[in-house]
Amino acid sequence: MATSESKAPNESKASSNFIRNIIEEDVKNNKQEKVVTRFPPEPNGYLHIGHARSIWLNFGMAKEFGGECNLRFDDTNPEKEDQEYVDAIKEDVKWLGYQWSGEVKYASDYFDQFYAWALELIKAGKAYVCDLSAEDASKYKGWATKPGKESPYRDRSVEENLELIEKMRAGEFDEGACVLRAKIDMTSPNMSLRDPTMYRIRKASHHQTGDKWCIYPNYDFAHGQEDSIEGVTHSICTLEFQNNRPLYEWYLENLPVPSTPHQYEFGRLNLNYTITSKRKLKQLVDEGCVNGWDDPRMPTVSGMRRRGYTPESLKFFCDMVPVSKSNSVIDVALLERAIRDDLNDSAPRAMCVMNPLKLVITNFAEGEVEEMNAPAHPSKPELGERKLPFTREILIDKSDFTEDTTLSRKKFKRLVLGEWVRLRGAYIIKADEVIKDDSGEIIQVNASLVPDTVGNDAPEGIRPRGVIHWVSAEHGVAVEVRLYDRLFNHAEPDKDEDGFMSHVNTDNLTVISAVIEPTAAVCEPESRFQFEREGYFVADRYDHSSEKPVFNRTISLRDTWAGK
RNA sequence: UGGGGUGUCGCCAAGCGGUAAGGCAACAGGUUUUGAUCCUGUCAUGCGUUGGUUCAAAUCCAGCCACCCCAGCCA
Repeated sequence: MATSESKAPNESKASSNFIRNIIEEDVKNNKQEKVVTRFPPEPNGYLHIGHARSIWLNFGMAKEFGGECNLRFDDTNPEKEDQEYVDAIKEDVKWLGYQWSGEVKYASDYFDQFYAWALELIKAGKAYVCDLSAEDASKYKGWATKPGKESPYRDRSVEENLELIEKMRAGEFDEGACVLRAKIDMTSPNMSLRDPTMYRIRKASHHQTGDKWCIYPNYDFAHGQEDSIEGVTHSICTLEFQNNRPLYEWYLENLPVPSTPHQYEFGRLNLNYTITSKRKLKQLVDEGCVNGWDDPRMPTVSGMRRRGYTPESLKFFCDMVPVSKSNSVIDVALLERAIRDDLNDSAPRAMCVMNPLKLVITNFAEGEVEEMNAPAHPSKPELGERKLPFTREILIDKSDFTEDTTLSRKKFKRLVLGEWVRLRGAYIIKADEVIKDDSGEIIQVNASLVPDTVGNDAPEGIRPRGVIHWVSAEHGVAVEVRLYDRLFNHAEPDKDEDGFMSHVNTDNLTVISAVIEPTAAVCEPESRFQFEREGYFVADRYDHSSEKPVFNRTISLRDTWAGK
């Protein structure tokens, strides 16, 4: 009998994760009936790669421990939010492959409850309406090393406070006239405990509640209660909320909430050569640096989708990045690794010539078509085969031919005048002659094929320098190919004093007209391919059609030779 | 000069007193009808720094240094 001690082969390959350790411990100690998490975006922009990681963490942990994860919009600031973002976020979460528990939830679902709780705090003498202007309130707050002063309105009677909050709610005051504050400690070394704001007046229409309210709770007076109402057990957020945790707990302790969630903070994801800030991404959109939030150059979930990233690759990327408490900058190479890994495995192959050069096979009859069979994937026969029409005139890439016969075999593994090369999936050919135009540019290469070399090794004495891709000049289909490059040419664009906008890579998109093998042109939008020897490409989600094919380059193939 | 955090290989990161995991990157080989993939190997006498405790310290103690967050009626 095998020992039960033998190592578990299905052990998760996921990286270390201190959050998982905490949950694991809680589950072991039966701290809760069921693990409940939540992903709580504010609908004020599109989700980016950093959110994808938070989604992965929250939904992933819930799933791993047999629990549930809510999608809850933290919609406490109507001025910055919009239904467009709500819709986009829902779509992104679904596309990533996650299913939230029950209906989508909103902080605004609980506004009535929050108001009732606010009244209770007032009755308990723990909250008051403060008439200080924003500017004065800031002065009273003090500074890090200097304790704050108590507001002159701090000791209003319960009755007066009750009357004032009702008037606030009824819209009798202008925006900014007053706020409701929690009465905690103006001398606390933790700034967030110096009588924090609970409600402020905003006479704006809300995307969910319309004009029902003109006072809105702020983040701190909403988040913990939302978590509690929903029975969230582990409330996972980013590092900058560490200072808010005592306040989060204060509200839970001073309100008759139905459950006690706990907040845990982890380091937000940063990627080099990338920006992960909704505000800054919005600026790129607003200033026309890109064509919208879902532009393929954007690190948004929808942008990456359009670029050709798969949900699997994003999850694989998250698996590779450990969850920790430090502010770290992850190398984009890790992301690129993730998408290449997924697509190498799943994407069917095709040949596409980016910079066509005519090549005539002089010993192949004009008008004749020989149909070659090539596997859709070199190591996955189950993906089937494709037909490649071979004709007298074909197209190869300009960069795959040279007249320079002095280049070593190691340095140039392509077609050299007077030498042989293998045409992928077809014959070995020899370049015999070069034809140039008046300006001296090569416009045609004449070559001869070596008979009987399709699917067979090269005969004695013939050593092809390498393998190049090709497309029949007659059957190839013209396609628009969009070659994307990184959006920023600075590793940490927003850490530089010149500001991130000055580091936008102006050469981040090249649109070319290429020629692709016929069968690959006929495909659905979002079909993914590896164009052999070039990279991974996706049929554009919006612009592609079989009649007018458009492909986006997701990522080039790894090129260990480029440095020469 | 307050409080809350973090400092281990180029980028991440495990480690929790017993003599530095792993991933990515890089480099060197091998296989290859994709210069891809895949495979193999190399890559911290060192853990911000200075002292201390100990037979033994990245791990414990003390001091110092660096970086991040907090002064929204943003989240």
